[in-house]
Amino acid sequence: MTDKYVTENFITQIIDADLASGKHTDIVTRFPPEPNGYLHIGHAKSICLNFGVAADYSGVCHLRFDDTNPEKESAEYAEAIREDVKWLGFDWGELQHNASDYFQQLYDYAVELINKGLAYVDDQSIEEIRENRGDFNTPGKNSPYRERSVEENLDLFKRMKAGEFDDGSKVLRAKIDMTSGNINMRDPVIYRIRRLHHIHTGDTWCIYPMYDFTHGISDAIEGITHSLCTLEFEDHRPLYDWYLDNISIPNHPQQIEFSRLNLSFTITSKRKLNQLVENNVVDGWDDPRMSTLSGMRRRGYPPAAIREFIKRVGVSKSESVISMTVLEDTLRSHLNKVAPRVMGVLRPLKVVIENYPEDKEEILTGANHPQDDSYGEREIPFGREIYVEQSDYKENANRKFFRLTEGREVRLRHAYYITCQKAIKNEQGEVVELRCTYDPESRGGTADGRKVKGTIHWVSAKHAKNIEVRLYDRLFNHPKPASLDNFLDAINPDSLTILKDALVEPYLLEADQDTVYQFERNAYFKRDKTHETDQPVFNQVVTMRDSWAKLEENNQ
RNA sequence: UGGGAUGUCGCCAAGUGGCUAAGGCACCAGGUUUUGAUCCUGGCAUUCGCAGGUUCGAGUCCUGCCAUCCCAGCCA
Repeated sequence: MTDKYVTENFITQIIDADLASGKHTDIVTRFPPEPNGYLHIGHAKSICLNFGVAADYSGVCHLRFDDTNPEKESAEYAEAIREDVKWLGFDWGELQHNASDYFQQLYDYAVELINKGLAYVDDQSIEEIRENRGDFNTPGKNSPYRERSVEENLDLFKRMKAGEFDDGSKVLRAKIDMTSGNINMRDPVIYRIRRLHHIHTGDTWCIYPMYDFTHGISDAIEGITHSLCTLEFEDHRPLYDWYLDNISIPNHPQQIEFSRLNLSFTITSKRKLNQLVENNVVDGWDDPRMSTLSGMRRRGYPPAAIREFIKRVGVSKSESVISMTVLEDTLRSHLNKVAPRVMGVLRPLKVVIENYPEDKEEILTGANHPQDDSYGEREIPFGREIYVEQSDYKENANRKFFRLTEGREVRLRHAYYITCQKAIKNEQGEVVELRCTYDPESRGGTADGRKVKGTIHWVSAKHAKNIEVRLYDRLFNHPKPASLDNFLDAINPDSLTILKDALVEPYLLEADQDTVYQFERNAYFKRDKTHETDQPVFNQVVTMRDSWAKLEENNQ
């Protein structure tokens, strides 16, 4: 229906009003990550919102690296972030900025505040500042250095910049109100001294501006109209406004806060994701089970599906946990439309068709998409020995089981009807082979009016290709792992299943390796990036809906 | 205990005082089907955190209460 990125929400209503009133004629937003880690699904919400709103209103969205704390930032992270945003399908064009691009202007605005008597250099130690800030119930105490003269402050601040003082020995603070109920307003720090190499400015600066001071001014410099951020910054808005109201800058962007995206059974905290990597719980930042965008990319989640997911979830101010089923459904409905079909047997069970000639082979054809002829068809080799899924045979099956059991006839997809005659077991009593017969008249899967309820997938023993398949389940057993004392206790030990004996029709390896395929009746799969061995590896993107499994479960 | 915010179906989320409280996911019941997939049909909140009040009329306004989240970095 609509091709918009964002559905109507309280933010678009504000924008509509601003456009209607003439406050703005063009919309400018920004996505402002700090380059100190990898992006995850939570960031996808911010990216889709900021870039999406801009696109929907024919405006622009800047990519701005909030690089004011050299301690944790790296160029590698910045590059990874750019890659993820691009992969998600957004383009900032020429509009890439760094907060550090504005260091000189920021410094000048700080001087302006000093000149207005609204900022002062504080010599208190970090402990003293903390102590004098007070707490929720206790108003703060003014710093003994709060009433320094403008001249002295100017001189001291200049010397801070010149590197005359040790790291941490002085800070520049805004002179606001040490008794404010909003602790952010109790004379917040504007500049701190840090002798660290910066990814963009190198060693030019030894003083670095704080987030609150930098962010609003950067927004204003870039002409941002709506500065969208998450709920935890609500308390910072008065400060954001204070800075802009007290310096001579014409623009005053509006900060609007929305709730973060939380996904059930997953974690989206940089620190915790890092623990998963450090403790080798996962394969790395791009492990297909990770909530990182790089993990989802490797897993095979199409970016269009992630965009659709974010759109479905909506934007509001209430704290929420989106259930995983919403993501899965979005993935499935997208993939159902675009994924070519193929047959792959994950856990093979050999079938010998006794009445099929020993030396005969046939090339059958199958549609690549049941609802879309434009996907064409492919050739599928068939022979006397095939493999079917182990779960498609059951020893003492009731009438509801539409698959193989002795005496029952099923349809081989795109091929013949076969009837199971006998199951052969090994010494342990496990079924290792099925003896079947086929109906030569049923080629193509159609025969007379016989009612064959089941259709199963298969692969020719002689022609099948062996691949490794990795099945994924949720990484955590708990819907809100982050709420636990130790989220590592909720790790699902069975989140990864590796199947090395999977067999697929040869077509899969001849076709495009970058697309997601549906292994009919199984799941969607995408080739993994690894080429460690000769054996191709495929990651399970998401399973198919399985009402049979649900039925069985409900009967227990 | 101070400041800021949020509470509409199991999970999201429309609703901006006036016909029977959108929609999606989940769930349930049917139908179609060469994927037990897809698709289609139907069901699923006498009620909007609770209690009062204003009004001809309230999820929407007022008052009080309750619950949850965020804030005491020289992090962002």
